[in-house]
Amino acid sequence: MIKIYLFKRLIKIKVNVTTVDTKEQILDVAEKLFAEKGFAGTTLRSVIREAKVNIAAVHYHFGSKEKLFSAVVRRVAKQIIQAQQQQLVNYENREQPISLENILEAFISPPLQIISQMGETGVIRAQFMGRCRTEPFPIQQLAEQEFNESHQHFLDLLQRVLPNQTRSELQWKLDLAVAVLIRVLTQVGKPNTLIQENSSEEVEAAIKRLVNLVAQGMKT
Amino acid sequence: MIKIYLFKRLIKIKVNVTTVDTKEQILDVAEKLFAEKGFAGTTLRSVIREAKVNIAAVHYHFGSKEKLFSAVVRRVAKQIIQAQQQQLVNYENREQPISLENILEAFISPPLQIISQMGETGVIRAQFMGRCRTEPFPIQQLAEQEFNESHQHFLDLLQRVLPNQTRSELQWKLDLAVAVLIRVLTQVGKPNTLIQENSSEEVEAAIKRLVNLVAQGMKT
DNA sequence: AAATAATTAAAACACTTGTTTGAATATAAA
DNA sequence: TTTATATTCAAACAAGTGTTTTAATTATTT
Repeated sequence: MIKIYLFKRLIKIKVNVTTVDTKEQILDVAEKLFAEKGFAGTTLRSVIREAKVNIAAVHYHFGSKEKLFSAVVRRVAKQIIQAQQQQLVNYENREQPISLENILEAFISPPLQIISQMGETGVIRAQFMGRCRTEPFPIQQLAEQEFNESHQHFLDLLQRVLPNQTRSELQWKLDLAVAVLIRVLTQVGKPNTLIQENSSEEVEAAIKRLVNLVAQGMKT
Repeated sequence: MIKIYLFKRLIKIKVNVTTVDTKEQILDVAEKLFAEKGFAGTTLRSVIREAKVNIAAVHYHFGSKEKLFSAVVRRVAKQIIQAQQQQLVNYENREQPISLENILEAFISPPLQIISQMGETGVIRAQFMGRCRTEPFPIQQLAEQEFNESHQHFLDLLQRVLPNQTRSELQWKLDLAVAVLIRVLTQVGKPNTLIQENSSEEVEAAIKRLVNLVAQGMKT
């Protein structure tokens, strides 16, 4: 909030809503630090130091450290799931029926595309998603339930194109696919990994490879 | 240490060497808690409480929390790598040349077999290995370097049977294979996963499936 | 049996943790 | 402008952190 006073508080110009700024600032820094250090390894004081807000702001806006984590997860999940559903809609609006590869691409490409679209923030987001999956109980659960509904939807679609496989079989196969996806995400930018530089070409190539790789594994 | 005194300390019978017991006790409990809660989420006081030893014993025997973690990693790595090398030797002592599937089985089966061989301890060990891979820096590094030599050895072997692929390509493929393996390990016993009950039949079946799955991915 | 070394124990150290409080300040509504 | 609400702030709270110290105990060697 920036204010300009003329002749003793005559004019007030609201440039930014302070509240939203504080909340978003906390969310941004929390996402980065949770991604880097994990939930237990991140201290609220390191968050507020980097976000340049008061320590009480965290509890005022979110309630607790755990609820702050949940809030970060929700923001990330919303973005990913929305993009995944959009892709599915695109496929369903065509003539030909949706294929296994189509489903997997709708599942895999959004989190990967975020990386090239959001730049450095995207890499952080990718790492945060990886962390979510490997956090000890009960933190991991907070993340899982946020993705669960969309997850079940994808399982339903897979079931339709692979009717000979049991639900349980599809479940652990999708779970392993996620493990691969997450690993790719968390390794972005490191040497000798699938995505070594953050360019859209390399991301698109990686999507193609991953979709084919996972599709092959799913069929077997 | 149990002692029996007759006529005022005439006889002393040493039943167990206390030192080794304390050290192993700490290592066992530490492995379990690190596996469950991660490095940052595990407190030394929770370790010594469950191990029923004094807090100073940790620093006396290991030096620090980080060195305790390293000691656990070393114990696990030693067991896994030794079993992997043994399998490789078995294959190399035959007439026919070693195949891609042979290499992958030597790599994949030891950590999985530990589960059915060691029972509940094996499951803990599997989860600990999973944790190692996902720990934030610099903890993850402690684990990585312990497996690095063996890892490079396997890469050399893979290079020989897949000469058309670059080292970098093989590297990220093996890395993704490890991601899958680790996921299977950490999910052991949970519903709708590859290994739902801790039996040798199911483990052997899982090894076959995983070897084929990974081999397919490697060739592509 | 005495002397030396290894191990265990209780207590304290200095510091960090998430969370709460109550007053001060800023914003919005009347 | 006054009143009511929302937000920020500094300070404190109680509990927990890894680590160190020093003394007591136990084991080994001479």
